[in-house]
Amino acid sequence: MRTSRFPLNTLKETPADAEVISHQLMLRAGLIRRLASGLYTWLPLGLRVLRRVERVVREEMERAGALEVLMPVVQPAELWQESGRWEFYGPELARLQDRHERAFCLGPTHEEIITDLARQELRSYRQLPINYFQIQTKFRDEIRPRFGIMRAREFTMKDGYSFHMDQASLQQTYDAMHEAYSRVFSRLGLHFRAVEADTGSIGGSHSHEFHVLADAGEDSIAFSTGSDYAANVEQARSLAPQIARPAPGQPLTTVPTPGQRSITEVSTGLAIAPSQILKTLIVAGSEPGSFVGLLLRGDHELNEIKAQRLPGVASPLRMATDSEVQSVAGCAPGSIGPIGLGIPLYADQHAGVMADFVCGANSEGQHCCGVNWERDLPLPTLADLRNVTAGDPSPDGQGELQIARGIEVGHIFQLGTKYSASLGASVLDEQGQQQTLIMGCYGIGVSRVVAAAIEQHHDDRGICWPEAMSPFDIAICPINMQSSERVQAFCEQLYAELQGMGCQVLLDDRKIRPGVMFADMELIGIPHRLVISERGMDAGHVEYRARREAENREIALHGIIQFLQEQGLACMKK
RNA sequence: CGGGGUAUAGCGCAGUCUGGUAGCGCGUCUGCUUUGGGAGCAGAAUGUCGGGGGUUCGAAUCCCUCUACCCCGACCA
Repeated sequence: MRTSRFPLNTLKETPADAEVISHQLMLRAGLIRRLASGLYTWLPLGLRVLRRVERVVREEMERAGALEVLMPVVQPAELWQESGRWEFYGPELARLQDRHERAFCLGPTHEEIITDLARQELRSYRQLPINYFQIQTKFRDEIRPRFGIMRAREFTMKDGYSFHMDQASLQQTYDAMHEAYSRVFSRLGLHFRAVEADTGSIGGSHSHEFHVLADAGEDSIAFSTGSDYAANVEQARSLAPQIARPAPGQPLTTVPTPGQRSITEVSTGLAIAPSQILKTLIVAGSEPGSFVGLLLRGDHELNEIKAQRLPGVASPLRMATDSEVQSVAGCAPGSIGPIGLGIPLYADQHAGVMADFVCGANSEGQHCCGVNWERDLPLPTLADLRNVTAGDPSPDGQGELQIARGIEVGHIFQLGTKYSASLGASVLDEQGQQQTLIMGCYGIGVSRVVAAAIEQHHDDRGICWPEAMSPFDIAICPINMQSSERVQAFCEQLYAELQGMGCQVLLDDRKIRPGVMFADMELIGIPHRLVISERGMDAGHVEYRARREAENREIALHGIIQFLQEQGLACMKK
C-alpha cells in the first residue's frame, strides 16, 4: 500500500475528550473516529488491525474444532422472554419495535439465539459435542461508555457456545477453549493472565477471565508469586488467619469520640491502628425491610460479591441508607457497633480473631474500647468477606498474592443447563431418552483487544504494535524520492519484492519532509522501518529501525531480504 | 440515576465576568525557497460561536429552555 492511496489521517494534537492512552493514540493514529457516545467508526488503518486480530481468533477457534456461524444483531423478544432475560437484563438491553410493533432487541450476547438454533438443529447425541462461534457486532447500552473502544456500546466480539451430553464433555471443550484463548493472546503478543472469575448468579462451576495486564485496566486481579494461582480480586479467596484469638486483656469501656466517624478519624483520635478497629456495615437483607450487619477489620475492605452470596443478604448488595441505619442502630453511620445491634451478623474470619478491639457504641460520638468476642458479645458466624490485598498468603498456600490491574479481554464459562432448560434444547441419548443439553460459552472482546494492546505497547511517540496485529508489517521511507530516480527505483523494486513475499508493506511516497514521515510511521506503530536515501545508497546501505529500538542499523543493499528474515518478520518466515 | 463540567474553523484553544458584529496555534489550499526528525516566507479558504426562545438599538457574551459530549460517584459506619 502507498500512503498516496492510503491516507493516514494522523493528528498532531490529542483530542481533548480522550482520557486513556489507547483512546488518545487510536484517535491520533487515525484508527477510529467517534460517531456518538460509545459508537466508533473504524478507519481503514484501524480496520486492518481489527481484521488481523479477528484472523488470529478465527484460526485458533478453527484449530480447536469450533465452527463459524453468523447470527443476526436484531433478535426477537420472544426468545428473551422464554429465557427470562427480557425482564432481567435491564436497560442495558436496547429494545426496539418493527413496523408491526413486534418487540425486538439488539443482541448484547447470543445465548438465546444459539440455543434456539441448537434445539432445532440438534436431535441426537451423535451430533455432540459441537462448538459454534461467530465474530460479530454486539450492542450493550452501557450506563457509562468510556475509554474509547475499551468500553464502547457497540463493539466486536467473538462469542462461542458449545453443547454437550455430559459435564465431562463440557470440561474437555472448556479446557480446549482455555488453551485456544491462551494461544490467541500469546500469538497477539500480549502479556496476559488467565484468572479464576466470579460465576455470578448463573452459578456455573467454572469460569475464567483472560486479562491483559495494564495500568488502565478496570479490574484488579490477584496472582501468586509462588504458584499459578490467579483470580479476579472479586473472586480471590482470603485464607483464614493462622493465629488463634488472643485472650482478653482489657476491660470493656465506652469512650467519647466526638466527630470521629471514619476509621481513619477514630484511629487518629484514639491513637490506635486501624487494624484494632472493628467496622460494622449494615446492608439490606433478602427479606424486604430486613437488614444484616457485616463486621470487618478496620483496615480491610468489604468484597461485595462475597457478601451478596451470604444467606439472608440481598443480591445485588445494597448498603443501608443513613435513615435506615438510624432506625436499626439508633445512630448515624460512623458510630455503629455490633453490641446489642439486634440484626443478624456475619464477621469476616479476620475480624473473628480480634481481641481488645474498638467498635462503635451505637450512640452518637461514642465508641467501645477493649471489646472481646464471647466475653462482651457472642462471636457471629464467620465468613470470608474481605478483598484480598497484596502480601496476603496465596489461597493454595504457595507464595503470596500480588495485585495488578487488568483489562478483561476474554471470558470462558461453563453455563450448565440455564438456557437449554429454559428454552427446551435437548437431544436423544443412547437409550432414546431426551437429555437437556449442557452448555459452555466463550467470549473474546475483539475490539477491546486492540485497545488493550495499545495500553500495553506504546511509548511517547505512539503505538508499538505487536507484529501479529500491526496494520502493516514494514514501512519503506524514501528520502527525496521525488527528486531521485535512483531512490525511487530502488524503493519500487523493494516494495514489489516484499509484497511478492506476502508482506504487508507501506511505502511512504508522499512528498513530505523526512521528519514528518518518521513521526507518522512511529505514531501508527509499524514495527519495522527501512529508510532509503541517496546518501545511504552511495555508501551501499539502507537504514533499518525497529519500532521498539532507539538506534538505526545499516543494512547492505543486497542483504535486505536476508536481514529481515533474520529479524523474524512473521510474513517472511518460510 | 445523582453530582460537576464543557460546547467558538478539521484539531487544540482564547474571547463570555465588564454586550459593539470573532481571534490564536496546528492542519488545509496556492506560490517561492528548503530537503535526514513534525521547515521558512508570502498569500488564501473555512465559523448558522451546539439548537430554540427572550432581553437589548445591538448578543459568542445577559436570561430561559432544549440537546450533545466529557468527568466523578454506588466503601460510609
